[in-house]
Amino acid sequence: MKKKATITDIARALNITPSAVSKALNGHPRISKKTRDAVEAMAAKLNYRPNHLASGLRKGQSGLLGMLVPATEIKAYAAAINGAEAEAEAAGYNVIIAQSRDEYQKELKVFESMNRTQVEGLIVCMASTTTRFEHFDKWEKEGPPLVLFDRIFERGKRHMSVLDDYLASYVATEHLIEQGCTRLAHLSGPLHIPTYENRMRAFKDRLKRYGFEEKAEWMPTSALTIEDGRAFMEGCFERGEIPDGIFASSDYAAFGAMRVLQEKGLKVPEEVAMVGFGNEQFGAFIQPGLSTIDPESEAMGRLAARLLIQQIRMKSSEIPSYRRRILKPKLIVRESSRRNVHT
Amino acid sequence: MKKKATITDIARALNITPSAVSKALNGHPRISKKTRDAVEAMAAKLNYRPNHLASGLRKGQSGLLGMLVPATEIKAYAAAINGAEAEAEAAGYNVIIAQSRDEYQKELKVFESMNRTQVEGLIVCMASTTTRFEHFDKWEKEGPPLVLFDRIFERGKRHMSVLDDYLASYVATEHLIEQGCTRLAHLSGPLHIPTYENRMRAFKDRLKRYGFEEKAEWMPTSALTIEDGRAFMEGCFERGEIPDGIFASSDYAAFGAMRVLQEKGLKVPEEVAMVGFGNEQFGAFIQPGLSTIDPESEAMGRLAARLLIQQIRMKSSEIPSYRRRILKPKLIVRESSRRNVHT
DNA sequence: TGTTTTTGTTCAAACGTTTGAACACTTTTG
DNA sequence: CAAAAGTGTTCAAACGTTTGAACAAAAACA
Repeated sequence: MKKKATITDIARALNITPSAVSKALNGHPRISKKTRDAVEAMAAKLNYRPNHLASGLRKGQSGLLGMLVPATEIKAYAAAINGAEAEAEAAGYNVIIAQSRDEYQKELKVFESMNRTQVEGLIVCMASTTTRFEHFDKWEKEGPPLVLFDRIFERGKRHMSVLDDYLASYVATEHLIEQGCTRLAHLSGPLHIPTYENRMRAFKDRLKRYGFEEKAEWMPTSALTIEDGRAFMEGCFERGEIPDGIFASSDYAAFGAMRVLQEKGLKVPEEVAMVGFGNEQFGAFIQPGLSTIDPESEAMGRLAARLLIQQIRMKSSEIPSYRRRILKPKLIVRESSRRNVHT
Repeated sequence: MKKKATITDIARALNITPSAVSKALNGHPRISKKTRDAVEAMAAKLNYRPNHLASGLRKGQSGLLGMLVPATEIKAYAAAINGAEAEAEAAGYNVIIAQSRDEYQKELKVFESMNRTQVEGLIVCMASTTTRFEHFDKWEKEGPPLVLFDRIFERGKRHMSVLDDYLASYVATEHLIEQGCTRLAHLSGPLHIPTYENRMRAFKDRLKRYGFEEKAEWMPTSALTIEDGRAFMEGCFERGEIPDGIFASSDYAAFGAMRVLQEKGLKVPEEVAMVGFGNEQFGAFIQPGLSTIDPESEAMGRLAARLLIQQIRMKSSEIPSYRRRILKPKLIVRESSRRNVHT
């Protein structure tokens, strides 16, 4: 591991000043083609690599974006990371990933650490347990730009990239109704997160529109794990009331419920139709294949990054009035909800 | 977005020099408790955050580790990232993730970009298409420490963290044999990667040990996608020769093969037993549940990071003779290979 | 009391780069 | 031909922090 070549080394070798080298390398208009070529040749020869720390310090930018997600192994977030990374790379940024594991405390720590690391912007999907928002306010006052994605909160106007959750739920519910379902259930996440609140609202609106019954026991909120899905379904059997269509706000919960149905000998989709949310990988592998909403996460990550970079570039040019990017969800119909095959 | 407080601001407010502040903050022994307390109080009051770029520049370290994986959505790599990140965080490092998408060209570009970003070390799982290693040699000559994980190559001695692939394959094959299989197939990846070569070797060794036949058509190499698994199985049906036990080096390939078997009406595991590799999420969801090898990826990532950080800390203290960490695989038996339920 | 040791702080340089101002020279313009 | 404009380079300061050397004052020793 030798010491790296610096701009000064190049300058010395060419008998010019470091600043000339810097300008040549950065395409300053006043540098002659001759020296520019010479510098480039020498840079290649010495295997020069610019020192990001130094230039970052001087220019007051780190070239780093932070991204906070609940967990990287969840497909939607992995995809969002990919999207954001692609966008960031194109703009010359690197992305630092951190996970909150859906814990508020961990989220706070990540904010701290990101601040220290001098990221130039932060992309955040808040933890499901986050109900206080002081750290966002504080960040907004002192920190670089911040963009929310996926899960958001409405207090204050912020830049964000989200799915049209109302529409997603609308589409999923309509789909179930089209398949002939009339006794509908919706498994929801915590309603303080607008994401889930919007989905619930659309669900209820559809029921009302068609005059279907709205049963509280069929609209439980939970963390939407497999176990939560199982528990819901078992509860239904205990009470002896089984819905004929279920829209779960997570593929995991849908899967849990579906397995219980199968264990009890009910047929999916004939007796109960199911739609999940998230387009998790396993949904295509299980039987019956799980219908689901694809949240277009990659696009979401991409847009979040784009929004963030725009904001960074704007510098301090006035309060850049918040923007949101709203994505259209995509319904993926598989066997778990396809009834009228012959129409 | 106000200007951040610097060490100099603290100094001015306290009427001391910046260097005193720096020393106080870093616990220099010669600083009095009184000023240390005052500095800390003022730092908190001004909401001071150290500038990593500046200290990094001065100390010649960026506090950044690079990690290159084929793809983040593959469970094994997501887990490895988690492991590495946890270890890195404990040591005060941040991790920059990059993906090669299993493309050699992309891998080269990532090496470039990591070098530029001044990472202090690099953790790499090479792309499956990488067959030239000059960039590794070059990095080793000029760059900071590098640790390989998962996929490795044997040229030259390097620090690495890997699974004991021979043992993994040994265990999987023995398991199939225990279940009564005698006509065994193994779906392998490209054999120039030692990972797959080792698994193949163990597989063949087992066959030899038990005197089972070794059929070339039953040991194909491929990219191990679902389609590859399907293609293999369909080939078997065309030739009219069906193995009674299959060990695939990927859960995806195993799944593809299994679906064809089910479509043709063969029972898994009764007629054909199956073991996959990777412990992908879907394996626990499909029916029958897919037996698999858990590669202990999180531990692998953790160890890789630990190895790397050790090496960084060692500085230039002599050629630190390479080390490897070899992990024991874990066989997860699910229904796809469990035959003698009554023993 | 004078000398040595210890303690707490300041000084100054350095890390590698960028950038506006300054300068010298050449070319264009009136 | 003098003034103005343009070109190519150097100068010097700056970004925020760290760190060994230097220094002054206080404490310990003789």
